[in-house]
Amino acid sequence: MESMNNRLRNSDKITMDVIAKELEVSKTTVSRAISGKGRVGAETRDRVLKYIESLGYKPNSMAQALAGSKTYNIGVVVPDTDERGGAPFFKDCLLGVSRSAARRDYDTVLAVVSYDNDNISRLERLVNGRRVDGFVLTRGDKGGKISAYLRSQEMPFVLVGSDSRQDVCQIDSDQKDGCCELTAQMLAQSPKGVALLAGSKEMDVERLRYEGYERAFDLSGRKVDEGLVFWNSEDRLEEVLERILAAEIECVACSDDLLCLKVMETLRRRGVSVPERIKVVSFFDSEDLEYNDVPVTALHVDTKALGERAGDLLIDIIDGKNPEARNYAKSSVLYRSSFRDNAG
Amino acid sequence: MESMNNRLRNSDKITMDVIAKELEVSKTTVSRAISGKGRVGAETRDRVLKYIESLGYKPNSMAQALAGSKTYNIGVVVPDTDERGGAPFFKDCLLGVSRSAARRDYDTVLAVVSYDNDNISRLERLVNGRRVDGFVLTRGDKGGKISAYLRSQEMPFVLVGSDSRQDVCQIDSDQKDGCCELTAQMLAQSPKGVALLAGSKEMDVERLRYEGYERAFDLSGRKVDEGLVFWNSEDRLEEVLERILAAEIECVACSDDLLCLKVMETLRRRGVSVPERIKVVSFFDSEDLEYNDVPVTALHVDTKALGERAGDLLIDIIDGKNPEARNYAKSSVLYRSSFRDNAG
DNA sequence: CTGAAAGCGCTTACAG
DNA sequence: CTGAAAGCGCTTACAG
Repeated sequence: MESMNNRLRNSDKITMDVIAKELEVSKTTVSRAISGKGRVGAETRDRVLKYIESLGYKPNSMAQALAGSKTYNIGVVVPDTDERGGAPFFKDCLLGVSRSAARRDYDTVLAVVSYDNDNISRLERLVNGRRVDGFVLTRGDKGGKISAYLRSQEMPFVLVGSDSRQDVCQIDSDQKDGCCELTAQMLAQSPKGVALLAGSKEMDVERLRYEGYERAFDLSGRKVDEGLVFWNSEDRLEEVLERILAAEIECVACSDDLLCLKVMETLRRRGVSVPERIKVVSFFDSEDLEYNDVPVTALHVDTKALGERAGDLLIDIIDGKNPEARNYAKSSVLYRSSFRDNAG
Repeated sequence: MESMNNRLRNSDKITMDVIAKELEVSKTTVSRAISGKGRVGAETRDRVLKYIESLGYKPNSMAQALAGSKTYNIGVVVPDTDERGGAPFFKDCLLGVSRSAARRDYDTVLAVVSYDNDNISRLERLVNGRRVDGFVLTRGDKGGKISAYLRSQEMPFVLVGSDSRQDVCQIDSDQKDGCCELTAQMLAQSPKGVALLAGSKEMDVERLRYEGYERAFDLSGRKVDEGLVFWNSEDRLEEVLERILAAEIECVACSDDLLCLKVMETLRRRGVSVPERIKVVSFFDSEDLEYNDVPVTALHVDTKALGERAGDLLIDIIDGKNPEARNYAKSSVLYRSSFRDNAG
């Protein structure tokens, strides 16, 4: 019916079918013009493109997903923990992945897992329903359960963080390198040495930081004084700082922001002025350090960039490329009042 | 071929078709058994359910989305701004929405918009591609552009925050009520009055807080002393605190956490002890207040719960229900060292 | 370069 | 209660 009139009616939902009919070409041609795959005459293609442009037509992505068995969605696995200070990482990482996804025309889906009770049902739903093409895992993967699961499902993934397995595609900031650089700067100004207040030796990241610290000594031809390296220092801060001050050490490096904040607070309470009496840096930056009474020099990781690179790596894998398994992002030193390099 | 053997081969991708054949029923029946829609004999249904269970079969959700024109995805619109202190809200809100979604078997997709340059291309992609069934908008909707757009596309949405339009479904914490409650507690302990350090009068939320403060005075039969209400107080903190201390006021309410932190810092520098010399509260809580030198009593908004309720409202709308347009979540007072109520 | 047709894996009137 | 069949809106061999 309406055989005389093949103009588009407003009420018609626009699909490739109706576009094809309007333009008197086949659906196949329309599809090819849009996707850019398969040969189409330049003229025909332009005609199609112009027409859908004027219509504001966009293909239904669910249909594309079904036909092409590709969703153009990537999942981001995030823990639902409430650990203090975790929010900026969460946010920046997500925004980073999302930016990468956007640039390559993917969307970003959340997969919240509960590390406490190992609840990965949301992740399973995404996998089983084939709702995403791959995953970015943030904040490590305790016990490697998630990566093992994804692998068993032949689902591509990339890890933000470090994993010892050689075949897991991963991206992390180069903690060791950064700590080495910052320590080297401090050594240049501290004949008596640089103390290190560290956390638990059991943590990978703490060990990496220590290695960077150690390396700076090596490079400058000095030797680490193990008497100035304090593991688990948080629980005995008063005593540790006492000893450091007594030894007239000029610089202290703290392995993370929370610890560093405590150090700053303790020093202030004691009336020890920073940086005059002693210089302080943190191997991990945070807003609290930036806005502290005396802003603290710190090693800064660009989490958003980390997320972006993770997204890029994942989409490369999805696209069938084979990116390097181990990837590092440089961290940078943000010099603030608590310690300045000689240049500044 | 293989007519003698209708056992499932491992290599077969399992779909409703193969399940139907295995069970010698129709695809229709399998679909109905799974979805629960449409009548199926109890026995048949159980047989189907048992079988797919044993197979670990899950329907392909892209096919479901296409056939049922429903994606079971909800979008969350988040700004990509870097405003200080914004990360906890971002994270909790997202986790809240995601939890609600999970409970009702939806997934959560990110729609990052840039408020700076009004870039809503990611949102448009989600809408045009029909990739989600609705949206939760966080952090308001400057100028109402996004809600206008979504409405023009007949896309359901819920706002986290306040909007004056009566027909916009929204959920916010009851700032006014909470400020009133906390102010009342302070009034009970301050014969000389409670000072208010506020931000800009131009901001909706600042005015709401003031109204709550004012209401507490009304309820207690007292009158607000406008000389103790300091708008834009952040820029002249020293002077303002000077006057408050000179007047021997016993309590100060700060309208947000950042301002409050500055107040605490200024007081400490001057050697004014909290809560002995003066009591302090914040109308907005944050981790920094909790972990401050002297932990600060504050009005606490459960952002995760806010996100959850937003998700619930949205899914109700998607399901064709008509929830209330205006929804409020109670905020609660977290008493800490800087001010205690008489009970504590 | 272009098209008819099968297929992706579901849902749902419609008819028994 | 159950099924055959059409349809959701695309993609992609296959054959011209």
